[in-house]
Amino acid sequence: MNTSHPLLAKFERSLTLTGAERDAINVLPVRLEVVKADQAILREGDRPKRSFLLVEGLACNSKVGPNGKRQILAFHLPEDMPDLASLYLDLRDSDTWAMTNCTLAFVSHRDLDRFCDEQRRLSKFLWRDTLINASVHREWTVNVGLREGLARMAHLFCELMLRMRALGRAKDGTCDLALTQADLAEATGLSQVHTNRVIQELRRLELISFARGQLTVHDWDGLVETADFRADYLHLPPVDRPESAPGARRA
Amino acid sequence: MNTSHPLLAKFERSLTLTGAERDAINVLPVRLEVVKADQAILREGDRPKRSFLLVEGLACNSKVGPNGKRQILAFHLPEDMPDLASLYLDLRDSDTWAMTNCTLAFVSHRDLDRFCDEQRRLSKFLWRDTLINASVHREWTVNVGLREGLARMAHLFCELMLRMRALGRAKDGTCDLALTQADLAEATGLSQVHTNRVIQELRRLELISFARGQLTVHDWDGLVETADFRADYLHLPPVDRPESAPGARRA
DNA sequence: CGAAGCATTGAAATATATCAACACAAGTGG
DNA sequence: CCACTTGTGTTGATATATTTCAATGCTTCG
Repeated sequence: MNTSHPLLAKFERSLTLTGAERDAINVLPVRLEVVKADQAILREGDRPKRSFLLVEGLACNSKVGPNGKRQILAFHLPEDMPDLASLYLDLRDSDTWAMTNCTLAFVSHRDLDRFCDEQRRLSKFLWRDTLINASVHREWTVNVGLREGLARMAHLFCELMLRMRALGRAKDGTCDLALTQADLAEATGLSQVHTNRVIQELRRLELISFARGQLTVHDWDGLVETADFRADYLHLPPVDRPESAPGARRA
Repeated sequence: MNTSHPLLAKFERSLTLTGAERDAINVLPVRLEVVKADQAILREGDRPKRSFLLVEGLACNSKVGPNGKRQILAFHLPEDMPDLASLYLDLRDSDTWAMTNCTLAFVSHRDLDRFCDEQRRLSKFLWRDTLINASVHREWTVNVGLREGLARMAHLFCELMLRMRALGRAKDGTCDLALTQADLAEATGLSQVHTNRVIQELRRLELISFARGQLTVHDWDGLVETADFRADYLHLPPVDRPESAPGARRA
């Protein structure tokens, strides 16, 4: 088969690779596996001996609280490595779930560790990736900590749209997002009912549409404003076209 | 002067260093600086060219939200490196404040980068440090996202006590913590008034004392229970004495 | 001593949760 | 292809945790 190495796409989205680097990546043994929607990929307490890249699908990181409720801590899109942390942190401290059918590319820690020793530039890029993860976590804490419901949900939509866009998976302010309102509730720390009402309000304000696993942003500037959104924390690679705002602007 | 290298203490708390490693650390140029209480050490938007180790004092990481309110995202205790992320992430995405007078040991990114290339084991340890940071962020999101006020505050006290203890800075369930109730409010996402009431409740339950910058845990097990606290996320080094619980147990 | 920072209190306002029912869509098996 | 079941979205009414406002008391410190 002609399929290129899954890690190649990830690196090449941000870096221009040397021949040696490309070779080193291609030589890294990977094992593709498929996980069905709503299955756990990793559990709190696990001690994985390999990390994986999300090749295709939507996953999330979560923890369960006292009342048995679940808090979603991050959404993982293709080209993310949700469990890179386990490379140097033995014990898993949260769960990882497949929200849709997911294709994963596993790399053993042994191989990955050696890879990092030998490919210093790429190693630093991976380290940086985990740092961005932490940055997103910080912003999420701000989100649940001090934004009210409407802004909180708007903020989440901003983040997801921008990340999907960076992956080339958003067209004209629309992208596929196989999330239910219950999922969004768990990500924002709002109740399911309140989530519903907040989304209705966002629709009423003509900022977004969200239905049947599809998100459309009608008024990016308006959404950004109600969300108090600043994209810095995502540390996204600079966009090709000059304006940084995707989708339509306000009339 | 006879003072040893500030980084030495950090590494040696968790690792047994080889002679070469110790030499490499000792050779790493550091610059000590002092920052007064309530001064900003770093600001969102900064592009630092050096990282620092907190030698002495109490600092925090924070962001300001829409309403101008501040969310504290992490407390930093001695031996922490609050800004290690800037080594591979140019743009600072949050503020760092000195909460007390702080002594900082700065290392230039240039030196630190080379150090990481040459000292692979220590580099991985530093990477791991940033991963633990991310883990703490996740738990904080859970804290504000789905624990109610009382549990939330209790959880914060558990974390701080355990971390102070790991540094050998807690005796008999008591440690110095120069935090005001306003600080705690900003860390938990509660209002100042509610924070006050929650702390009173924790006192009434005879779980803790907290006054004049000093925290005492009277009933560790009780505090852990009301906090729904599990220490895994801190990834603390294994404790010397068998029982992991500090302070007095319930009667 | 006075001033400033910090802790505490009470009362009223509000954002959000909870409960319970219903509508609607999608997928399944007969 | 229909009847059925299940998951998802929606609504209304009520309950509650938490916020806000405003005032007061207590420390600490210069």
